[in-house]
Amino acid sequence: MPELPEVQTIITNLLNQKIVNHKIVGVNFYKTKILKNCSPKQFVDFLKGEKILNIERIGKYIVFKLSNKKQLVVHLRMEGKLFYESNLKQPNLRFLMLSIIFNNKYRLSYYDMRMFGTFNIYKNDEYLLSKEIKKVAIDPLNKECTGRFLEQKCKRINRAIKTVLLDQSIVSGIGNIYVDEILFKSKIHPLTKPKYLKSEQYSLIAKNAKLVLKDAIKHKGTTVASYKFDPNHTGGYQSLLLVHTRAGQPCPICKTIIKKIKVNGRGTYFCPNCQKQVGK
DNA sequence: AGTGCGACCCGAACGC
DNA sequence: TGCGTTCGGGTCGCAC
Repeated sequence: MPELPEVQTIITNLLNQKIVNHKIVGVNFYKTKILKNCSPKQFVDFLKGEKILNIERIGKYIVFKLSNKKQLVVHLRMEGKLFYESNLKQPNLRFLMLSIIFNNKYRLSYYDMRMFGTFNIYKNDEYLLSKEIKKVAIDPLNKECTGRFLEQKCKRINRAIKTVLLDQSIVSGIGNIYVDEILFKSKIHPLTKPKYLKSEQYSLIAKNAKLVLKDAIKHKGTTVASYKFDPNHTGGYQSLLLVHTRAGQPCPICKTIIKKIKVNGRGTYFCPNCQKQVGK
């Protein structure tokens, strides 16, 4: 699912396809459920005549920086896909929710099987004050995200460490796939309470979070189930996953069988031998 | 305030 | 084969 590496891959891919600096001439709507803070008419009026100047990432949010200081903030949730494609091509109407049409015969189409994604529009820099963006913490690629930073933020929280790392207001960008990988590499049981973790373990989490996410970006993310960043390409990280989706297979370190449990309702994979739980 | 959990949504995977 | 059921996943909002 789109976590930080997938979102970054999508942004890089759109920029590489030269999506910037084309005038928006209209929007085709197929389903409008994803528009959260405006009507379809307001959405078109807002975009028409503007250009995308740049695309940035805040946690898992995609921020389209438009002309006239406008922003379009998109969250893909689980299944959202953004494809920049020729407007001469017939769109696949299955799962298509809207297309933003440019004056160069290209369009930016949003596909979403689950219809969970969100689109919000903002004038000036008010998006930074919006409820959605305001709560997003720094992400692990930020050099300020150190073991000490994580320890300070986490140590008083009485939840499983996995749940804490998935909380976007503590640290952003990590989702259910990479959190399992980060905890495996750090040899920490996902149910461990933060108060039982030593400073060195927080440093390990910080180090491995950077490692895993950077490596995943390098491989253009993970393609699980239906997730693709581009209709013609798939991410390559799925073959590098050490524990996630590998229940029943031997641990790559010690050969113990990988176990699957639920942590706060989330499917969770770990090695019972490498990741022993301390405290309870 | 902190925490847990259902809701949102529906295709895919699973079970009978 | 075909039907019905369950699952999943990011985030919000409600209940405790």
